[in-house]
Amino acid sequence: MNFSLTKEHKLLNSLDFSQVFEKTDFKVSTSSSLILAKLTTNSYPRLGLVVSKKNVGCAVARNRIKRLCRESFRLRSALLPKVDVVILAKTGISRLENKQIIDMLNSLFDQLSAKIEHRKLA
RNA sequence: UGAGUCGGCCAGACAACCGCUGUAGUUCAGAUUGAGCUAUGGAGGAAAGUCCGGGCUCCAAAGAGCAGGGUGCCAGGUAACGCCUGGGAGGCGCGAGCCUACGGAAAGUGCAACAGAAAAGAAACCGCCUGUUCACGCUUGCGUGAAGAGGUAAGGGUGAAAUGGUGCGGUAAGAGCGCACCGCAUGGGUGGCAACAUUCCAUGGCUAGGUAAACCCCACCUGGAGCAAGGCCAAAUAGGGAUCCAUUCAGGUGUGGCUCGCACCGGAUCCGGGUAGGCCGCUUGAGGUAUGUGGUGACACAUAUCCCAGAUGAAUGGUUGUCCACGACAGAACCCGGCUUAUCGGCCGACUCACCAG
RNA sequence: CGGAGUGUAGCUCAGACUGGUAGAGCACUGCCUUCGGGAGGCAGGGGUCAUGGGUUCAAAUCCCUUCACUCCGA
Repeated sequence: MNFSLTKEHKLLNSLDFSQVFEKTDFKVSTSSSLILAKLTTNSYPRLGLVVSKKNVGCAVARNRIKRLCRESFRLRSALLPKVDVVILAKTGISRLENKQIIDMLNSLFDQLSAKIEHRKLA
């Protein structure tokens, strides 16, 4: 199994991001984060992060959240369907511990996979 | 031992597994490059605030003047500074030490609410004192009261601030009016590169109150923007761009607020121009470490040695285990030198005070 | 990352350059007016002038520090 995460697996320019924002196929969220997803024709899923200075003021916390999101995505990317994913951080996320954030992201990815499976069956 | 002052250093450690990124080597594909393997590097003392200074880039060369801005005891250090070091003055502390925008108010202008008589080349409100006039009392030349004239800054009261202090003399009452001591100012001498000091000498009787983080004066410094600077390759789209030659006036355009100055406008030759995107700028530097020399010190010089982040939707992480002092503030974005602010604790050195013992 | 600017009553803003009283409109409270409400009139309450220092006799205002917020520049 391949756990690597290179530039191919990231959204690299504003065109990629705006496509996900304008043509969102699926949405899952909690009180401290929101995940948008769009089906693609690539053979692998791709990740984009939006962690603004307004929602997370401290730069150390902002880096921590992005690292945790990338790590969680890296460990699950083989299990995910072929989608472009954008994770948006909300205000309360900087108060959570690392373990809580990882648990939250895992459950969100599970919900997303379940929704996509349900859509395919229907 | 306790309390304290100053300076310096560290910023959890180790291991396993899974990842990210730069460089070098190598293999395979490929010929713009991509993938794998190996080796090796990968956030800070403040990376922060952006408060100063410089490098670098563009504005023709960064030139002149004005305006504007900054600094402000003296000397030195430095690429430079509003920083640092040493010294002076003033203030705080028993002390080690610490703090200070610390030039000029006898160049000029302005300001000082309220209160107070008066707020700046002084002033008479109460008070004190001396004459004059009037009234009253009588002890018949004195007392009291009123009016008006003059002297007086000792006392009261106001205020943040009221024009040397204490004592003696002096006077109608007073006053640097005079004297002694203290303070102050000016000139000279002496010490010091200087700021400044002065138990030295002379002079002045005190004139010159506060505010310059009010305008201002003096001395020194200062062109403007900023790596999203700027340069190169180049889809889309749109009509000019580069080089060479010539050059008078006016006008216009081109950068900072203005003026001067400077460049361009004409002709000839040649073709690409430049938004998305990519590349360069991008890390070898006023560099680090060690030793020696000079200097009180900041620092400088010499020799040896080392290469120590360079991302770009943006890397330096996650999980588990062990140990301890149980981990604060916090994340590079062109690069340096400072300042300021945030901060868990720990270690080392020098010194001061108090107590005890010797 | 770089560059500008703003914090004053519950809200929107004056006052700051040139230092001495903190003001205006809307909102709020009470009274008058009306059968009652609205409108109108009269009176009143409400301010760490974002924070901490400094200059000054005296600071919203002058100077420095810190903290928020807003707007520009691929």
